[in-house]
Amino acid sequence: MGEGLRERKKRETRERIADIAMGLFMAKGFDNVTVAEVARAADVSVNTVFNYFSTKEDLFADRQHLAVDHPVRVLREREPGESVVRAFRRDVLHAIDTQDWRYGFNLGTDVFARIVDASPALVARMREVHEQREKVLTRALADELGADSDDLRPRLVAAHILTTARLLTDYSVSRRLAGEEWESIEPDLRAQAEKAFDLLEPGLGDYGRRR
Amino acid sequence: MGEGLRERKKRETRERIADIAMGLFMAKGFDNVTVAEVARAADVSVNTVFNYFSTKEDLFADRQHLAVDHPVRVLREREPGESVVRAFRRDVLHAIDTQDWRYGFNLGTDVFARIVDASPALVARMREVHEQREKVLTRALADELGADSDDLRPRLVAAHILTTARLLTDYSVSRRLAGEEWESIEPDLRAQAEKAFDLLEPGLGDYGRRR
DNA sequence: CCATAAAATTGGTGTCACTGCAATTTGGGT
DNA sequence: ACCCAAATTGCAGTGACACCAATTTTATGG
Repeated sequence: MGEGLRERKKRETRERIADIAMGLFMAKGFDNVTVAEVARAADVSVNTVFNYFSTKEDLFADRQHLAVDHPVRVLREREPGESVVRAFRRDVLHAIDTQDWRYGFNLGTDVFARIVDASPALVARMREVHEQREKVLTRALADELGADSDDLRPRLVAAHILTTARLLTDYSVSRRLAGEEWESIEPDLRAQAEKAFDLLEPGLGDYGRRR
Repeated sequence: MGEGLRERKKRETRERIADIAMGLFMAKGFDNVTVAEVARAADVSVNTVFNYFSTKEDLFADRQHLAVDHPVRVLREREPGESVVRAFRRDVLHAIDTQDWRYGFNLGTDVFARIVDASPALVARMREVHEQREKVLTRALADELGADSDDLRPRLVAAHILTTARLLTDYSVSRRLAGEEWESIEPDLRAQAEKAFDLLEPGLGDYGRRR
């Protein structure tokens, strides 16, 4: 019932390829590594690489989809009496406290960012992930609040909240890339987050308040 | 002093390539047309195509960059006493009146949208254009209002306004694609625009008011 | 333990966007 | 007519990815 030999080998191969690829990307930059090179280093054929990862970008993104579902969880787990915007404000502040990687507040995000910034293909991929997040959250919002398909509010609320989160991430990352320590960034980041959500709350304040 | 033979031929060649390419894209879809095919149809070499357009997507986007600068103009030409958000509200409403192509409110936008939607490469390209718009408007805002580089407000305001515009475009386009007539969409679109900007105004209302 | 099905891996061949370069054509100024 | 610079071309790559036909591995029922 557990995991057969077959399943285990598959997982191992997949992980080996992803790990080796990531190592090469970090060492040489995404665009300077060919899939053939990854395959050779992982001791498999190019076809096998494409068997596990449908594009070269997937080789890098892999775990990124995990962050896509996070906003939906925040929405669903908001407290009674709490509006949607407030729930996200709380979550972002909490993410700052815990240096959550889903918002790019963790150590190592700068390395990640440097690689991404150096590759147009990866930049494009990140935009795609962001759009995906927006779509998923929009659906969840419309679902949760029973909006009909003509109502733009779920789309607007999702977009504005995620845009806010994205800009806060950018802010933190850019200061990280400038070589600053987290301790020096954190208080400003917190203040920026408060201000950013203050811009949203007067307009979206009551949206989706529970009960 | 006018335009020499050389310049004229260059312009003609460029236009011929772009026109023929667009014709092929409309007939067969972006992904089903190769650059070699475009070159053959335009009676030039593949290298010449790449001499004028640095990527295949540029062959399709070409005039898209004109829409990038529009928001900056709206910002700069806002009336005295008018806030930034109000200026954009006015511009969007005006664009609905005139079926402006820069917001995708014109006839023919549906054809354009159908081609784009069918091609991942073009969808990615449109995302890029949107981000470009955001960057340009952000710079203009920061510039105009003398914000220091640490101030997130220009970024937030630019992003929220352009997001709003984008969703209104999507709304209009999706109903177009469903086969509806403009006359039946227009009043709803206008109402949606009012509501969308109503969400923004309480928070961003006074930002950048003149004088 | 073995035959055999099913899945994983491979090699090969091809397409297409795009690059770099060297050779050639063409328009403009003298 | 002559020369330079820009425009155009051909040619030879490279790298991501698709498609397909072997071939190897693992799982399974007898």
